[in-house]
Amino acid sequence: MRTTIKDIANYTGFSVATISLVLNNKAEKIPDSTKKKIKDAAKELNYHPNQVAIGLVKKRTQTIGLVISDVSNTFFSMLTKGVEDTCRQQGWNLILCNTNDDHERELSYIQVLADQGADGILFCMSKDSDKKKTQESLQLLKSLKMPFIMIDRYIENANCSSVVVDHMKGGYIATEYLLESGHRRIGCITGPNNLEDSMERLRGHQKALWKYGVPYDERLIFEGKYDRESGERAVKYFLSKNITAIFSFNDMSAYGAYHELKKHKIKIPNEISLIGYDDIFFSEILDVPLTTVRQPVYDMGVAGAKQLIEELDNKTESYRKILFQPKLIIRDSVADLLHT
Amino acid sequence: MRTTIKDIANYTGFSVATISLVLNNKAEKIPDSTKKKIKDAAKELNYHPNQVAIGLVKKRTQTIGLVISDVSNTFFSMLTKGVEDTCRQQGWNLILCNTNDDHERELSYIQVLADQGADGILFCMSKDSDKKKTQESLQLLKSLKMPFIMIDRYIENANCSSVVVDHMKGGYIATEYLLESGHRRIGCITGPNNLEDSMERLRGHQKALWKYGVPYDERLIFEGKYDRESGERAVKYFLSKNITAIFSFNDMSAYGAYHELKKHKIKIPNEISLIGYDDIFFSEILDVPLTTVRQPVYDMGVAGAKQLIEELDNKTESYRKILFQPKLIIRDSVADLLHT
DNA sequence: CTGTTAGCGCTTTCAC
DNA sequence: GTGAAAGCGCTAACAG
Repeated sequence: MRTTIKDIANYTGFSVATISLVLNNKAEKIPDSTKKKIKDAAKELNYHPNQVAIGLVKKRTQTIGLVISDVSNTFFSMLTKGVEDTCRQQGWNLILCNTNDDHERELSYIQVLADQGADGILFCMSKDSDKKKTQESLQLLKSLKMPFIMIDRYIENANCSSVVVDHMKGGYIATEYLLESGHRRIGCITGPNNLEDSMERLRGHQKALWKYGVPYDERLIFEGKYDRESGERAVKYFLSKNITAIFSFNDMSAYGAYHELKKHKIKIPNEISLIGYDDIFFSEILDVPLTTVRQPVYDMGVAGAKQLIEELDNKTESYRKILFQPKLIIRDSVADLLHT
Repeated sequence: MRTTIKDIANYTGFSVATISLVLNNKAEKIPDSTKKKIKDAAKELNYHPNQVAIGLVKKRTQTIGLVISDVSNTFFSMLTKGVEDTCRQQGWNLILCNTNDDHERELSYIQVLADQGADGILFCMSKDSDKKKTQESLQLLKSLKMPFIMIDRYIENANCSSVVVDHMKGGYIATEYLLESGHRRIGCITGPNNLEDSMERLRGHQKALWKYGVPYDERLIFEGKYDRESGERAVKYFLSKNITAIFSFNDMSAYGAYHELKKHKIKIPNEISLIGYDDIFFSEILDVPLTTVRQPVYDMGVAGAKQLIEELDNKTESYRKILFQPKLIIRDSVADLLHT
């Protein structure tokens, strides 16, 4: 058996209360001599407090849950890394929950985390959540009085902090770069239209077009699904549209586009330029390294974890919206039409 | 406040003991009528047992810890996915621990998991663990009486199950394929020499050479570090060695080699063939899709989690060595010297 | 200065 | 059939 506080009590002759006090540094009126005795005994007996017992009395487990759709997805694994590093550093534990974008599973995880005594949740809402599902999750969280932070999604009046990236800005800078390079007919491969982040990128795209006096042409917008397959389909669709550049709303669909272009012997960037979004590490390795918009995912994980821990520690009720700026990473997949 | 068993007692008029019995289906002599009343009340009051309290009395938290070096590494994120899916399915919780290959952190995590009441650990020992460090970790696990399973590493007499892949076989089939394709001078980019899995692949390589009567030439072996940079260095080293193929002991270093070859305008596979190991999803996307040896990583996670849970449930002491077979994934990076 | 006591929410034994 | 009571390992009033 592990040593308990009782063992120390027996060993030293003091009561468990005294032991508890000195081991938690709450013993102001206790002489250093007995403090020392107790601490020595604790070390000698290799005492490690049972966190389950502490959790029960304090109603605090120093544990947070991370609810994401899929760790094996680069975005989430980077995020998870940031979260885990931060938790670890601050002495918190991390329970990992993969929803596979299944709303039911999401709800069930929230409940499980509450039952396990998690103190808070870092929450990446599943992609298929419409208004109703979103409200359901929010409602459950609220009824459980579970503190949480939304990652990669902002909801008005949700009574929580959120960490998001400025996707409008991202859409804007990517498009601006294309425009500055002389491109005028730009095909977009968006994400699913029900995703706010995709819509934001599109708004940024439109804003840039507008600023440069380029008319917005709906026929140049292809609704993708953030995967390779839709990137391929998009290229086929664009073939007849006389474009000089493609802005893919994530790197994955950019890879699909990349391949399809190669397949049609279309040179990147000479014949068609390509710009992505995410900056997955592979983008750098492609034969034509991909110019893309980087999201500081790891840092978002760190920020989310820090904020949640702070809210938990201070019981503060001041919710923040932590905004990250995307950054254009210029590599070789965009041709400069003006200066060549 | 959440409803407790007491609330149900008050609400129904029965005692907490009775409530507990029927809710845990241990109420043999209790009439269906009161069972029903209690179950209904539980539902009505939305009762969810406090797992922390249960953990304290049962000394069981239905939680396992996963100790890996880095979730953001594809290998581990796939593994984690397999583990998480399995835990979830069996009603277990997963605490994630990233050691960043730091031995001290590894030890500290083991202790933390024990303190948190984790019931068992899925353990991927950090890459820098020499004999002494390995023994230290094993010793700690043992002194904590913490059941565990080793992933991706087998240790004789370790008193635990392990799930590993047959790396010798992997090294063998990759080399055999190269040999069957007519290659005779094959450069190897290994992993660090202190890693057993790299040494195993090398042994497999040697075995294949031997079987085909090709002499083993030490000058064709380059010790890499499983990263891109060492893949690049390896190619520079091989430039003067008159080889027709490179066997890279992981995909990452294969990418490095790939790039360096491109840089030197060496055509893959026409001038030099390249074969990798791992089958990271990106290998398929390369301009010259990479022929490689696939490890069933997700399945390994599933198997590890299943085995651990089973050992935990049955308190069985029969340790198993679960061996996975690697598989050759033939794509376009190896030229057939014989039939062209 | 230190010990006694109650209690966190639950399970389990034993008695009625 | 059901309830009282003890106890899991710990914290935190409160006494003294």
